Amino acid sequence: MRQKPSRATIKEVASAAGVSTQTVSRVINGRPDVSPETRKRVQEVVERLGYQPSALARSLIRQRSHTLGVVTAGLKYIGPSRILSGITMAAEEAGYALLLKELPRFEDNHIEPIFQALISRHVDGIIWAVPEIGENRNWVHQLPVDLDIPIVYLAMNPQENISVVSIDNYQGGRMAVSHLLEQGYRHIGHISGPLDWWEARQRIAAWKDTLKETGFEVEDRHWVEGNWSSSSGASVIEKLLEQYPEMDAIFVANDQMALGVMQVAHQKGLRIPEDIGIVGFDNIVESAYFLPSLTTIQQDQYTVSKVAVEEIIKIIEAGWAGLDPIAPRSVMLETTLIVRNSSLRPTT
Amino acid sequence: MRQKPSRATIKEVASAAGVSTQTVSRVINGRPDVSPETRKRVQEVVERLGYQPSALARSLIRQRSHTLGVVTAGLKYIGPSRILSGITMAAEEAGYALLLKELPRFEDNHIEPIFQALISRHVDGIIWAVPEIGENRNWVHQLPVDLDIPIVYLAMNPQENISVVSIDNYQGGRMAVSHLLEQGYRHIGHISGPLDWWEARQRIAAWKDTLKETGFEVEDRHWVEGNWSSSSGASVIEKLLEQYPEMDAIFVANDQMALGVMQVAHQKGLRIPEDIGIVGFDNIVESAYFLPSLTTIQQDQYTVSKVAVEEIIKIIEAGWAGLDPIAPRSVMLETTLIVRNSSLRPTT
DNA sequence: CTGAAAGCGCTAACAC
DNA sequence: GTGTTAGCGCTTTCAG
Repeated sequence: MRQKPSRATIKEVASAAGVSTQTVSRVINGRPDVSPETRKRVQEVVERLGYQPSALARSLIRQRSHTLGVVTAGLKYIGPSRILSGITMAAEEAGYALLLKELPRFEDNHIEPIFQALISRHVDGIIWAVPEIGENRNWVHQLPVDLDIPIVYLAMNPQENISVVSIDNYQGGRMAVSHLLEQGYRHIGHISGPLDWWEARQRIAAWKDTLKETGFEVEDRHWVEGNWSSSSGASVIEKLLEQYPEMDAIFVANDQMALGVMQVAHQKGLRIPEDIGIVGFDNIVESAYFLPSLTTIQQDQYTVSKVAVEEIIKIIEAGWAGLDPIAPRSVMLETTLIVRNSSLRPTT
Repeated sequence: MRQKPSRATIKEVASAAGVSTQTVSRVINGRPDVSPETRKRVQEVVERLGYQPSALARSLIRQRSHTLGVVTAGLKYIGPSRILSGITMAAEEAGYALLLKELPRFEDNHIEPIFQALISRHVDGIIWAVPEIGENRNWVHQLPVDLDIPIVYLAMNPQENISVVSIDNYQGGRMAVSHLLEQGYRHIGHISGPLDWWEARQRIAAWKDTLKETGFEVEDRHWVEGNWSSSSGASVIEKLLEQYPEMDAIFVANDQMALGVMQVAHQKGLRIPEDIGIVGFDNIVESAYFLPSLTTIQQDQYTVSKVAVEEIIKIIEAGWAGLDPIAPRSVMLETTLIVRNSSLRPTT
């Protein structure tokens, strides 16, 4: 027992208005070649019946769905969800719908079913918003060549022949360390994110390079690896303080770990920024309310998302218009230094 | 110049296998009435061509898309994105795709285009995951009756004839206040969320009721209204301390405001939990690393999402199977008290 | 067991 | 200007 169809069809509108479906089609698509009276009559029927054309049927015939596939992971973390939010806003504005897939784990490499699900629903393009971790990009150049649907990748190392949009983590890291140096700190340690993350590797590289270029030695005992969480920050800082006792400042690879660090510092009676300066990364909302407020590197995820959506739509619509295909390119976006109290070394 | 179709069609598979499209259809749908040899031959061709049936075409003919519409708002905040994450996991498990819409603002009442977009794409059901705020639910009972597509609402006040899944904020609030009372605090203030939020009203009602039932007076000067942010917590606590000087504990309506409160308390030299006990709400990840760690009420957004997805699928599939329609019902989920240091009053 | 015909809701191409 | 025919990719009758 199937319930009655929820929506009016073009056929019903046509017969109610006493015209052919073709004419209805012309009216709802705003084509010029309909007489004003007919148009009016049809529009009234459309209104009265609450007729809504089926995007599905249109997608089938036009071979174009006006839908983007978005693949994400770790939505329960603030970074990925901010990115996603930026994507929804930009897609809405561009008139595209979004089909969402979330990988169960960041490092998930079981991507075929994801692509299949997206492709079987005829998405016009895919935004791969999963950060590059470990081997989770190995497949990028092994995608079937006949998969001629554009993909834009977020948060990964730029590569030939693919489209990438990323925050410039290296530039951000350099800013963080330079700022600490300018404040007069001379023994700057680092707490990195998990080093299988590309972003974490960029940040630690920036720390190393900046120190070396300024003439400082960088030893292995000067840094430790965390896992992005506050708790890891709290536990690894203990080790770092022990193995690098002369340390007077730390560049911490994200704000959450910095929070853990600050907790331990308080417990140990270390004053921030007097005894130890701290700079984080991300500029999460709470960081302005840490004790003391945290100096950090702001990455603007909204811009990343906006650029990614605009990029993929440009590629899609160029293909559709039969223009020359847009060449894949990488876009790196700059970060901003937000100076707060945790790094303002009192001038002695 | 249209590029060649990216995917093989059933027709191509059929002619390559030397059978009718019908037979291919039977094979890919696992129907029994195909001879083993034919089946094998078809499967090989399917494999070789990488054939993937079009979910779009299927949706059209079956009048069933296996797609859920999800409407959310404020994805950049942690609550909504955790909810969404739970929905993606549950939907994936159930074999449903997700079409995502994010309202630009929580209080957005411009919902027609949202429904139109989802309906035109033939979603089988809608999960309305926007919290109830101000007038943003006025339309619930005015939806066109012929919109016979199931909707499950999250985070709203239970109402007749609609399906709702919510955390029991009232029960959570009662637990928070009872805990403070048990700890021996006797002058318990409250910092509420914005009172146009249903969830905030539930929490403040729980605070009032619990105190009154225990025989305490509740005066207007005993509470102030925040806006969920750490900064608002920091600013309203000043006012509250002034107008309620004998206050020895606070139930703060979320963890982020509690963070702001703690910052100010430190500055004023108030010891937590000795001079003032604090209980938050939400159990955000960071709250375990506040100084001191924050006692709070945990709401399990994953369960909410899971229940909501299961509920809507039950409704959808009952309708599809021609069973009696499932009656709309409300589900309220209990919270858990997480005791940490901010509320552990030293026994004198 | 298999195929032919019809059609889901819509639009492109052509007639009139 | 408007209607007719055909068909997007698939599945559901119904013959055989």
